Amino acid sequence: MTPNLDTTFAALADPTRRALLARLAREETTVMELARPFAMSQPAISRHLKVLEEAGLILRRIEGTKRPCRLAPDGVAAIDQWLGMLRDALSRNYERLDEVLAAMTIEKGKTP
Amino acid sequence: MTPNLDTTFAALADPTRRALLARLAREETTVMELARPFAMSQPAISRHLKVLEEAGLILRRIEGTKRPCRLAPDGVAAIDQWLGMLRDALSRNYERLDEVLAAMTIEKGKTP
DNA sequence: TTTATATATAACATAAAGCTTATATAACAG
DNA sequence: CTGTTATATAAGCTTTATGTTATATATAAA
Repeated sequence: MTPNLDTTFAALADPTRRALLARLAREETTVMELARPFAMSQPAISRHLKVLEEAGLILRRIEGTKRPCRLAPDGVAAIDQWLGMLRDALSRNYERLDEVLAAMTIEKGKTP
Repeated sequence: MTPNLDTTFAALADPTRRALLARLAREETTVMELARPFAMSQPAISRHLKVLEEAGLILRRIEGTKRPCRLAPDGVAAIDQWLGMLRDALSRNYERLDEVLAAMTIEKGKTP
């Protein structure tokens, strides 16, 4: 399952799914354990987990009748790579602003 | 407009909106210019821009009848902060894996 | 003032997301 | 084999997203 940016960002847009990830950030956890704290049916949680898996954000093992889930690095990596483009552009803008302010300071001899 | 994680991740989940951001990463651009390359009506683009603005991903000036858009840092910052939690957890997992592999190597006297 | 340009908003159609309950599957326990 | 536990899938409902066309608004230009 190659994560694609649409799926990965969409997966992270849901608060339940972010809460599931936050729980998994602590430790590997089974579906029932993950579901317990939520006021939501087990099928709903299973669906959320499927979305997270397709987004490359979690992995699942098979252990008897249980499916323990843990974090996967792929989704975050994909997102980070894409965000890099925005970060670079933003820092270039910031540098440009710095230059403008510096120029103003020199020209007018006062702190903006 | 304080960006919230739901809105910001959802904003980034759409390929048209990511393309708009990629364009804005290059330079400040007006709505019509942004719309031109897309096989999509101008109102649709205006809507996408509104979503990006509410997500804290862009800012707009008023310049006569034009509304030039540029990147904003807030959305990316919010996302980066949240992703930090996942990154930390993933790197902890990675370290733990390293330990396991190291232990195996010592115990069995062979490279895994 | 009249007309054109840049953008936003409204009304509507369609598709996708997310939830629920009911049911299927598969391993485990007795 | 039979009942139970853990999870997945299906069917159906409701809400939200995204697109379209038509229209409003506001500045600019003639």
